[in-house]
Amino acid sequence: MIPEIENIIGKEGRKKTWVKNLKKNGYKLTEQRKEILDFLSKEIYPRNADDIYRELKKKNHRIGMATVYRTLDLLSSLKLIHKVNIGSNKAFYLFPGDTEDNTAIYLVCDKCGKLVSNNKCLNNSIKIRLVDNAAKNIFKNCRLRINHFQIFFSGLCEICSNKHK
Amino acid sequence: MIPEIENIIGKEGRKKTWVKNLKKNGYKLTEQRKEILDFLSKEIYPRNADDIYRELKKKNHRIGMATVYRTLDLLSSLKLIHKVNIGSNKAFYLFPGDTEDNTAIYLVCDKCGKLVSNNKCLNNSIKIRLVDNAAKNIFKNCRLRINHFQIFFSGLCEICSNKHK
DNA sequence: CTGCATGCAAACCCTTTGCATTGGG
DNA sequence: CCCAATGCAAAGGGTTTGCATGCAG
Repeated sequence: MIPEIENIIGKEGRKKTWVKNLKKNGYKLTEQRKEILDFLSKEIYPRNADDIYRELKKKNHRIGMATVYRTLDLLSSLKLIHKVNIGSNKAFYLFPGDTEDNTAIYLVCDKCGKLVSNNKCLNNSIKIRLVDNAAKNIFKNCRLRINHFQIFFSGLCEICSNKHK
Repeated sequence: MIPEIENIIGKEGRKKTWVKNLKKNGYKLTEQRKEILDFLSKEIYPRNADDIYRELKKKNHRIGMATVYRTLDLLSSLKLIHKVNIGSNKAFYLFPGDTEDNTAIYLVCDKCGKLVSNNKCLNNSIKIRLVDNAAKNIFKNCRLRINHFQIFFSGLCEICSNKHK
């Protein structure tokens, strides 16, 4: 499928699911909730509460910070989005399906101290394999149901490795 | 070696390292810093700034919240402890690596903040599987030869999970 | 119409900062 | 002695709450 089309269908599908879910659970589809769903479906990152609030204000929508937080909490409680608290004091919000993005992975060189790669550069198969294996084992052995992770790997990067020879 | 003895040596060793490091870097060994180092060396969890402050107050030590934060920041900057921000808005503080090879896995509960398990409690098969998979993939994709790792997982522990129901 | 959802402002929690004072080296 | 380190209180960010008003169903 052509990526663009898939994307649009994906987004629209996601929004429809959200709306259906809200109604099913007896919540009203207010103007503000529509705007927030619209914004979230655009997959603009990062997106914490303040990002959303400022973006909607910029478009002259009638919105308050409290509503943004309340809506995000509501969507979280319905498991339609995933609240992630990692690395800073600000929570950000992801799609629950995007589990691999629910992690922060940093690769750092021991020698030059440079960040070889972070989340964005790592391909998903690494993350998924890592997370799946870990989560299953950890739940089985330690009874912890994993929500977030932060992973630092360090070692020798390619440049320093070549210098070494 | 008898566990108790090993433990005392471990703790004392850690404290000595800290004190040496402070002096080496020209920082004063004040009464407050001593108390905080004492507390940290006891490996009581959880231990965020407020835990430390309240514990020392309870013992009638002269201490202010600002000092606790400033000391924790100082120790972090000297890499003597590791500040972790995950799962909640409260930072907590761990040893940078409980093993000599600087590889560590920490499991923390999002809700109660308790350390569910650290390196010592995790069985090796989890660690090996996790890290082997990751290391191979990361070398292939990012050309980083992994030497060390630090992994923080957070989620819902068994106790909080049961309370929730 | 009814009561859930909203905006606003104030409250809250955790953390940082400014400032006069203290005490370690 | 001197300046780094402290306690206190106030300010700072992010988030939540109380309350009168608004609007979806």
